[in-house]
Order: sequence, then C-alpha cells, then structure tokens
Amino acid sequence: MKSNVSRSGRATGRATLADVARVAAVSPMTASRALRGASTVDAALAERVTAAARTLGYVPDPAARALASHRSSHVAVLIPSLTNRLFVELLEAAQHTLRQGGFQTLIGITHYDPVEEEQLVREQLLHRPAGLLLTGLDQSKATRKLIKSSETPCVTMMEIDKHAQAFSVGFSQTEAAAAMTQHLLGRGHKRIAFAAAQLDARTLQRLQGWRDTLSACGRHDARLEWLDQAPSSVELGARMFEQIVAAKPRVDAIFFCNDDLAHGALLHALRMGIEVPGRIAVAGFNDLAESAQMVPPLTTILTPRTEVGREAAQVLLSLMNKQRPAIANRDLGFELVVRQST
Amino acid sequence: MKSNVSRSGRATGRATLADVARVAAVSPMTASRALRGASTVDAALAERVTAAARTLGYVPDPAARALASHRSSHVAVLIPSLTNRLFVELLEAAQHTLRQGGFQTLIGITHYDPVEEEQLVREQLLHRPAGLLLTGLDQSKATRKLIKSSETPCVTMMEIDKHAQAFSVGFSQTEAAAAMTQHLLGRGHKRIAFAAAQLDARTLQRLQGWRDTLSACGRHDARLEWLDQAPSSVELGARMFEQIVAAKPRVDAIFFCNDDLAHGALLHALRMGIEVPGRIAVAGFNDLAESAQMVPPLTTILTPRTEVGREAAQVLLSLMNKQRPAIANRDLGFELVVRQST
DNA sequence: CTGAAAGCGCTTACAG
DNA sequence: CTGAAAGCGCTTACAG
Repeated sequence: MKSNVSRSGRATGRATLADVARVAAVSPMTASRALRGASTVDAALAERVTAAARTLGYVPDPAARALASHRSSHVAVLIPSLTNRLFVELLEAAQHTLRQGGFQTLIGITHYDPVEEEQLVREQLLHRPAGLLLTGLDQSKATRKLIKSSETPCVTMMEIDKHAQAFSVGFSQTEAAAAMTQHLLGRGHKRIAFAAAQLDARTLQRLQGWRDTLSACGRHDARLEWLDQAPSSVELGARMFEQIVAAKPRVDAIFFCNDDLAHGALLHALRMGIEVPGRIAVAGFNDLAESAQMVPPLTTILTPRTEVGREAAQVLLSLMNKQRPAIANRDLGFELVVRQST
Repeated sequence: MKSNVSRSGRATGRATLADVARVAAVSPMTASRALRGASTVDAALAERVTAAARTLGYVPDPAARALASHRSSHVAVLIPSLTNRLFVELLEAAQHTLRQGGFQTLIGITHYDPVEEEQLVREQLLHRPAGLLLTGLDQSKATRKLIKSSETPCVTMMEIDKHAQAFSVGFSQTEAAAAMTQHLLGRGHKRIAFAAAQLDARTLQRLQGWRDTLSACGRHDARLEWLDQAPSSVELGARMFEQIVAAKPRVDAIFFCNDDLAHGALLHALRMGIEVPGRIAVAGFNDLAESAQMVPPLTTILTPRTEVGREAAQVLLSLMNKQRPAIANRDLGFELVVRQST
C-alpha cells in the first residue's frame, strides 16, 4: 500500500488526503468531507473513503488543517496556579475530557493576575486555539473583548455567571461559605473568625458568604477578618492560627478559606497542645485528600472541581462542534462535610 | 498602516510575512530569514525588516510555519500523574522555561504506564512537536524507536542515563535512598523497614538503594520490604504504618518511598499515640511543602524537581535550536534534610 | 547574500 | 451531492 503514498521532495512520507482520495477514487474534497463526517456525502462514497483511510493509516495533518481552516485542535486551559491542588484537579479532569474529544491541552498559568491572563489569552489567540477554558469570572474587559472578537468558544470554570454573559460551569462560592458559617453557628460557636490568603475573587466571595451569614444574625465582627495577600500554604495557616489565638483569645472557631491553611492550623494546634474543637473549632474549604486524615479530621466543603473540569470541557466540546449547550450556566453545587474539627 | 495589509477573501486580516516584505521592500524570503535571526542577512536589510514587522504588528502564523517546516512551536511534556505533586512541580518549572523560550506546553499523563506513554508519544508525534520532555528512563523500545525515527529532540527528567543513550537531567534515586538509609543507621536504628506504593521505576531504584546499604552491613531483611502497587496517598501511608507496627513490632524505623506516605504515617502515629521517633522513626522522600510542618517535622530527601524541570527544558531548548548541550546527562543531586522524625 | 518558484496538506468558496 | 480551482502563510530547495 505504501506505493500509493506520494513522495515528492518535501513530503513527509505520511499518507495525505490526496492519497486517500486516489485510493477511494473520489476527489480530495469528498474525502475531506467524508472524513469529517459531513452528512452531505453519499453513504457508499463515505464508506470507500473511510476504508481507504484505514488501509493507508491516514491521519490528518493538524497544521495543514489549522492553516486552511483557521482553527487548531488545541484548547488552551488557563488556571491561576499549579501550587493549589484544586486547579491541578480541575486541569486534570478538563485535559482528560478534551483528549477524549480529540483535542490537545495547552496550559497557561495566570498567577491570579487578570493582566497576566490577558497576556496569555492574547498569545494563545495568535495560535488560533479551537477553544478556551478559563478560571473564574474576573477577566479584564480587554480579555473579554479579545475572546469575543476572535469568536473562539470559551467556557469559564468554578464560578457561575448569573448574568449569563459567558458559558460557565461551577458553583456558588458565596453559598458554600454561608453553609459552612451556618454549620458553625449551629454547633454553638459564637465568635467565628474568617482567615484567608491570596484574596482572589473566589476567596472574597467566600468572605462575603461568611459576612452575610453572620450579619444576618448580628454576629459579624470585622475585627475577626484575618486576611493576608500572601499565597496560601500550610505554613501560613499555622502562623495565622497562632496569631488569631494570641490576638483574639475569645474566638471559638476559625473558618479558613481553604484546606491548606486549615491543615496548617490543625498541625499547629497539635504542636501548641490546643484542643480542637474543644478549645477552638477549625473549618476548611475544598476537601483535599489529606483532610480526612488530619488529627482531628477536618470539617470542610467538598467542592466539585473534577466535575467542573469535566463538564466545562464537555460544554466547550459542544460549542466547538457548533452546538449550543442547553444550559449556559451549570451549577454543580457543593457538599458540607462534617468531621471532627468543628 | 492597515492599508498595507492584504485582505483577500480567505485572509484573516492579520499582517503576513508578505506584508512585512512589501513594507521593507525585500523579498518574503529575506524577511523570513531576517525574522528568524539568520546571520546570512545583510544588517541593513534585517533592520528594515524588523522595523516593518514592528510597525505592522506582525506575528508569524504558527500553523503555516509548522506546515512548511514540519515543526511546530509546541513541546509535549509527558508525566506519570498530576496527583503526585512532584510531577506538578516538574511540569510547572518546565512549562515556565519553555514559555520563556517561545514554546507552548502540551501535557500528557502516562499513568505510570509505558504502553500509555507509547500511545501518547505516537499521538504527539503526529502533531510534530518541536520537542519532547519525558519522565524517567523506562520508555518502551517502540517509544524510543518512534522518537528516534521522527528525529524529534527529546530530554528525559528525574533519572540519569548512565549509558548516555538519551539526554537526561535528574539525580541518582538509588544514591539518595542509600543516603537516607545510611542516616537511619547512623541514628542507631537496627530494623529499618522500607514501605513503598505505586512501584514505578524510580521507587524500585530507591528500594535498591535501601537494600544495598543494609546488605552491605548485613542488616537487610526482605521481610521488611512493605510494597504495595496501589497509588500513593496519605491514607495508604497511615494504613501501611499501622500494618507494619502490628506485624513487625521490632521495626524501629520506616523509610517511606515518598512524603505522602510518610505524612499518613505521622498522622496515624499521632492518632494511635505512638511516639515518633522515640518508639519508631519515620523518613520520607521529596520534601514536599508540608513536611516541615508535620508533627514531628519529617526527615526526608529534598529532590531538585524544580531545577530538573528547568534544566531539562533548557537542554531541550538548545537541542531544538540545533545546538548540542555540553553535558548529555546532568546530575543535579539531592539533599538529606534531617528533621525530628528520625 | 538574495530571491523567484514551488510546495507543505488541508479547506473555503464557488460551480454544477 | 460532488469536484476543480484557489488559497491559507509560511519555508525548502535551488539558482544566481
């Protein structure tokens, strides 16, 4: 069969669409259409084409396709960080689903910075990605405009766009934080602090959920907002715990904006011999793998990041396939996981 | 300036090389060469070309370049897993360096399986990546052949290829494990177990380092090899710790093949009220961020994964630039970090 | 050192 | 429903 494959000076030796067409005795156009599953092709011809492609081991050249169609088989996934495991799991799920759909995943790290995000989107757009997966809804105006004018399908992950300006898959960060705060109140805690790092948009939404819930029952105290712009880490959680305990001795519960910080707090409590939850309760957010193993096991919010990554990729897949998804904004919810730390 | 940009029916509106050439009053070939930094171009002409490109905001079309040159601006990075943070840090460092070199990073997950790796390499090669970054040295014969015959530059990460069949950047897993075992012996521990999960090539090399060191002083006992093929996790570490303590009460130190397992062990010791290192010592491997925060802080091996990712990308960058790196195999070493758990 | 020609392998746009 | 022509925007290979 190799003899059917053209081999001019600059060719690669791989079977081309022209080879397939020749073997199937149709024009390259018909072969192209048949291989892309166009319904306008006669069934018998399509059959011959796919058979020929199979025999020749034909694989379309992505570069040629991209050049002619102005669309690649790459999807760019932009996440804030790879240090936070939340985003790693998001990326992993998205990558898996995209691969099954026949797309390659390009990664970009925004470092939680809308300006860097804009820069990355600009770069990616030059490569004409088939689609874009972004994290959160805090894109700059320029970013949105770039995407819109490029007509590149785009889905955002982790938050819900209530105004439905974009396709989004996520859950309500505010409601999740409110649910945790409500749980702490239900446990009888009176002075509930909120400790957060990084202070990205989602963290601030969690702060809002905590504020709203406590305000509603007259328990909000702005002095119990413990905010630090530094990146989140186990070590920072330990430090925050120590500071809060020292500065606000009457605080009886701390709601950390994520599990990493809460892990640090639990470990430091162990080190200082402070009883959790007896003396002070500790809650987290995300439910990372370690949280159930902590001493004591951590009460937290289970966030559906794997489902978010998968669903977002699925929605993007249908958009890239020129189909409008039924729901522009998918709310995947969250789950309060009560363990022994509260 | 927009008026200089060609706009036929199918064009994108972006400035093309032909536009640049026209403005610079040279041929497209000279423009092409000048923009790629070819030294064979007259300095004055090159200057005119770059000026024209700047004025027009010219950006080369990656698809066209790939189609004509059979080489894309993508580098595929294949790692075993995104669950193990070691590889995430490796990926992050490589991605960062590649981006600075003007390349985009495509990710592929092998799930520790040479067959899946082969499949991924095959797929990636169809897209004609500019280069390949692989993890470890346990590629299948077919994988090596595919890469070789495609003439794609390739660098492996994490291990050192002593036989120099490939370009590699890493360190000796065996020696690192030997150093830890030696440390435990030096602390006076007599019955040192080795507990491992996943059992990939690198884990087995660590096992070997432990075996060799103990055999050398007549202390090797095969019954103290606690091996489990399951993926590594904090939870599994806790379970292994419990099992070893129950089954082998005279074991006075456990060397876990990675920090995740060791974290689980330390947490479980806390839960069971077993004193570490008094009753039994615990050591890990990798030095993840949490290790210093554990109770007690974990003794472990600091592995240079960030440096490995960066250096490997750097070596690949020079290979893609047709330069041979000075050293085919870079040994980046490791560091024994002694804390309170041993 | 520079350039005219041809080609990479597809798809768009238009006819029929 | 099918196809001949042209084109996407670069680079290779060859001349000069």
